[in-house]
Amino acid sequence: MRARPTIIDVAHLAGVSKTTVSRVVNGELDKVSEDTLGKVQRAIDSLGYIQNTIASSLRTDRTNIVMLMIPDITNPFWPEVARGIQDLMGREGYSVVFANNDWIGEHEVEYLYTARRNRLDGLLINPIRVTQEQILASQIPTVIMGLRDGYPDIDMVGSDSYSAAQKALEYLTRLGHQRIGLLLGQSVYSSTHSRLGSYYDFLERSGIPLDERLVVSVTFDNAGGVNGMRRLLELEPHPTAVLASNDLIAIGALHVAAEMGYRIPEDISIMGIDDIYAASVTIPPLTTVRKQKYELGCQAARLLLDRIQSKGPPEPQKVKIPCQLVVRGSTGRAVG
Amino acid sequence: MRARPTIIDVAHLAGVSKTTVSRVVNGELDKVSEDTLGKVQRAIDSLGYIQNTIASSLRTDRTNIVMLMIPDITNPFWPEVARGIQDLMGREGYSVVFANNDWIGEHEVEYLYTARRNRLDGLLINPIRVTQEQILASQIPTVIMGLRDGYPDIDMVGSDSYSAAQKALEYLTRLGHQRIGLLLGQSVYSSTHSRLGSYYDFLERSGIPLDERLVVSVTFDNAGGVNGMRRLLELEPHPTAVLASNDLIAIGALHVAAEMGYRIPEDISIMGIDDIYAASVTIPPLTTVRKQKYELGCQAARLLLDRIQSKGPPEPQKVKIPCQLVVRGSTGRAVG
DNA sequence: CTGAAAGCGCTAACAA
DNA sequence: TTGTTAGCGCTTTCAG
Repeated sequence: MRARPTIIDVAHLAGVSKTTVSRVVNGELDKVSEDTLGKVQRAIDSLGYIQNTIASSLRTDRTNIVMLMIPDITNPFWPEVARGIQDLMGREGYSVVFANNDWIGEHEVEYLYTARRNRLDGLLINPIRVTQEQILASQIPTVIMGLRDGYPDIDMVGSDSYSAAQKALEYLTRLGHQRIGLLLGQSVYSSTHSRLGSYYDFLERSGIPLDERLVVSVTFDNAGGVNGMRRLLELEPHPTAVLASNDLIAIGALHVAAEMGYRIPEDISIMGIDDIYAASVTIPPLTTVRKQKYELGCQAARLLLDRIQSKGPPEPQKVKIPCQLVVRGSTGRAVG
Repeated sequence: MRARPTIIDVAHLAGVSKTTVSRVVNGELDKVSEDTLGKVQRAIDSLGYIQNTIASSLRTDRTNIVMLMIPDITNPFWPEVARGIQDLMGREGYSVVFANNDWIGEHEVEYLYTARRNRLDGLLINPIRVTQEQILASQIPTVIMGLRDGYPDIDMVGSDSYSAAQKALEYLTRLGHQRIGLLLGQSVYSSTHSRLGSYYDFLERSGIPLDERLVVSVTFDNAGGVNGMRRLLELEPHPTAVLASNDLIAIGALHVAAEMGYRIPEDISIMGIDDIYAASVTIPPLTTVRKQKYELGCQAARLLLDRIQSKGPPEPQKVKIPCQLVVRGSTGRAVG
């Protein structure tokens, strides 16, 4: 099997210099005459030459690859975000490497290191524990996905979780609910303060007294919803409505409630946040607040591209993506 | 901001040659004395040196990056497969670039080209239209995911869709069903023959006469299920059970049926294939045949690693992963 | 418009 | 055990 042809082979065959071939390959056509262009292209075709981007990366210090680092692609929230990112980045000639950190801080640092070793051009990250300092030290153009404190100097884009929760709570009170349980997703290094803050703020504004027992910390998955909902239903009186930090939790809650014989929404209303696909197929289908996942990915990619190409203002961008209330069957008027 | 230190800077500081540093960085510790090892490591730490894998790739002709090419990461089947792949490849030091071809043959070829330009070390692909010749010509070690004809010389791993369908049909006939509708997922360049063949074979073996109208070609998504199910329910008499090519289709079917007032499974049984997460949260939850998605990813990665590292036999491997019947609530005894 | 020459940072013979 | 040397394939001044 013959070795792959290089730029030199092409140059020889076309009777020109490497430089000229390089110009053709990189589309710098203003610097090449029609004539030589033709010769070079014919040589490329006949040899089946393919540019070696490794070599070119070594010279240019650009790889045209970025990293997407998230907790787990298996969480149904992320694939759509990833699509948004890939569609935009792909259009600009970038490939994207995926990294799952599984909520483990050490993995985060390791992947960051991988990104540096491979001289990746950019990083899109939903951070767990990595600090702004670590990110800045890595020298990699970065966009934080998800609204977080602690990264004032880095571009950031996220769904407006605070107002998502507000929308949910407003909607539930409009239905007459006063005792609203909160299944609060919590990771080890959690920062879901905005949702918790949102809850407190809302109660205060609405003049509803706070009952601490209505707030239950749970894991971000189905099991979290199951366990949390059990605890809420032990309360006397139990909440007439429950808001979960995400749809996975809400669906878990939905199922325990149904199993325990509660009718939904007649006996108890349940809401999620995110609007993943599964939320639309439960029975009753889940009322939720939609996060624009694809859009989130696009915006993140846009910010990253601007940063990589040094377009846009030098100061860090912060973009907040609005959420929409999606009313389905799991919520109804408060009983009594 | 200072330029990144190179292997030469480390060599100077440690008072050794580049070669020695290279050996340390690459863990060839048997070729380095304790003493120099210490010196080099101290130099590396104090300079904050990070290996430039681009440069090393240029020399070694290995990138430690592979490509995963699938139709769409947004299809809930794939994230789990991807996890299996990433977990295994990651452990061996490989990163993985994702590519979505959106069922478009041209994209497939473009991504293949990208993989070559970037000198990726391997390719994991669920092929749409790309031929064995094109893949072999690319010189990239490849594993086909999904059982297909037309790639006799390439490693392949897939769920045993044929027997998955057999299991489903057997189960349904055991419940007394004789008129079984088939919602057959079909892409433009489709190759779901195995599932169709499985259906014909089964009818023949069971002595059930074939009614062509019971086989409906649909797209691989929710909408496919919706449209296909409408057609099946127009039949007189309509089927007492319906098997769909995947869960997305089945869930679509489930919803139309429910909307049209059919009780499930009392009036009609519905089954899917795959066992995606959403299948477990519908009401009734979907009876299905589970494909071991994570396992599939692991096996694919294993084959690719063996191929890359030239372990294992030179002849192409073909591995078939068994499926399991998962009985849930959407199926019941045939009426009448 | 074209080309010569100098590297990018690293690894792999080959010597010592 | 260590170092010398010669590139890997490409881009980028700089001169013509």
